[in-house]
Parts: sequence; C-alpha cells; structure tokens
Amino acid sequence: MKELQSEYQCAINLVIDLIGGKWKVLLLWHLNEGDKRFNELRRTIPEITKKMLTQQLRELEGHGLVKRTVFEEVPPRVVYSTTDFGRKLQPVLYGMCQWGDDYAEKEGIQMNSCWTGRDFMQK
Amino acid sequence: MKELQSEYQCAINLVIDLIGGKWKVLLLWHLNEGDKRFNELRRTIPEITKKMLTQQLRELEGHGLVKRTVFEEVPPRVVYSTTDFGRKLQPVLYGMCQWGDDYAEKEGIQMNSCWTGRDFMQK
DNA sequence: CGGAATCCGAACTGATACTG
DNA sequence: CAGTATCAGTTCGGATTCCG
Repeated sequence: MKELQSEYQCAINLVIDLIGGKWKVLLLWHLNEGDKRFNELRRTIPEITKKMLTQQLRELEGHGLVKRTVFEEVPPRVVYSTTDFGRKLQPVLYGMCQWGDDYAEKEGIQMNSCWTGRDFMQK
Repeated sequence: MKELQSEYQCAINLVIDLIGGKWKVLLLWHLNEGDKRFNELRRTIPEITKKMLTQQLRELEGHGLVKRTVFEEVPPRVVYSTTDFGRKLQPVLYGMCQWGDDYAEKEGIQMNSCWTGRDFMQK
C-alpha cells in the first residue's frame, strides 16, 4: 500500500498521491453515482483486472476516501461506497469531466455512453 | 510521446491521459502562476529531472495545453506558458488543491511554502 | 462472489554524461 | 541556458492460478 509522505511542498502533490494513477479517479467517479459491489465495478470498468481493482480500492479505503462494507452472507457480498470526504471531491471530478468533454469536442474525439460533466449540469 | 485514443468511454479517461502522471498537474499549476523558463521550473520543482521536465512539457505542448516559445538569443531563452485551453483547467486545479489542503489538515499532514487553494481564495 | 498469490514484461523514472 | 542520449533501476500493470 502506497504510503503518504509526512510532509508535502504543495497540496497538488498530496492530491496526486491520493488519487493519481490510472484508476482511482475513475473509481471515485463511478462510486459517486452510487454504492457498488465488486463485480458491479468490474462490469462498469471492463478493462480493469481483479487485481488492480482490489489494489486500488484498498488504497482508496486506506486513505479514507472509500468505505468497504462486508455482508457476512453466502455468497459473500461486499459493497463499496465513497466516504463523506471522498464525496467532497465530486465537484472537482465534474469539473475535470467537463473540461475533458470540451477537449474531446474541440479535437473531434468521440465520447461514448458514460456520464459526462455536461450531462450532470443539465440535471 | 503519449498518443491519445481516438475514442473514449468516459471523459475522465481522457483527462487522465491528458494530465495524468506524476508531474503534469504540478507543471500546469505552476505555469498558471505565470510564464516560466526551463530552469525556472526546475528551481520551482527541484525533484524533477531535466529529462522528465522536458518530456512532460513536450507532451503538454503536443496536447495543446502548454505553449513553448523560443527566443533566438545567445544564451537561448525558452519560455513556457499555459494555452487558453490549459488555463481553463485552473478552477479544477484550485479545487484539487483545496481538497488536498482539507485532507492535510484533517490528517495532520504538514504543508509547506507552496501556494494552496486556500491562499487563492483569500485573495 | 470476492478476493489472494505469483510471475513476468512493459512502462516509467532517475543518474549521468554530453551538446549547440 | 536548455536541452539529448544512454543506461539502469523500480514500479506498474496484466495474466494466470488458486481459495473460502
């Protein structure tokens, strides 16, 4: 598990350590839509492997951005959700998505089927 | 140079390709303070090597987020600045910084000497 | 269902030396 | 000053197998 430094020069560096990498922002984004189970997340993000999904979720959990709830049933059920603090990142994520949409439009990049910042703003 | 895909499922993925990694957000952040020369950026971010600085700046330039201006002088002078589109990310970066600050405060992580979202909001 | 453990190549990053 | 080039280390990420 990636350990945070005890001291940072700039908040941006801390943010990169917390949500940097290929998957975390995407996971937070989808978990902000609502709580999700492990295999539900796998279906939502088909490109991610089980290993990476587990790993990234554990790091998010360890840093207090995601909550993991285990229901002691058979078959087992595990539900992931964002914490209050993780949810505070929502506006930033929407801003990122909007900006990404603008870029895609400007550059003629095709965007599919996923919620976009623009969708959100229309609600 | 990292090539973008021709199609994305989610804007978030595009954003990650554009500004993901260890350095790009940090560079955009500092360039938003004002135009900077190569060695000026190195002093601002002492941990970055020349190689990575060049590489990341070139990618940002290639994606249209940063502009590189060469003054044909001796000694050479090269100035980097954000493009209009790169600057559109400013509010998002400030949001990230603010969130990072909150996290640092909550967790008792020390933050030094760099501009923070909070500083910005007080202006 | 929701993982853990292992292996391995690819990608990222850094150190160092050199250059117009 | 503003880079290139080369080499080497480390980490990341994916494939596969196994498990309660």
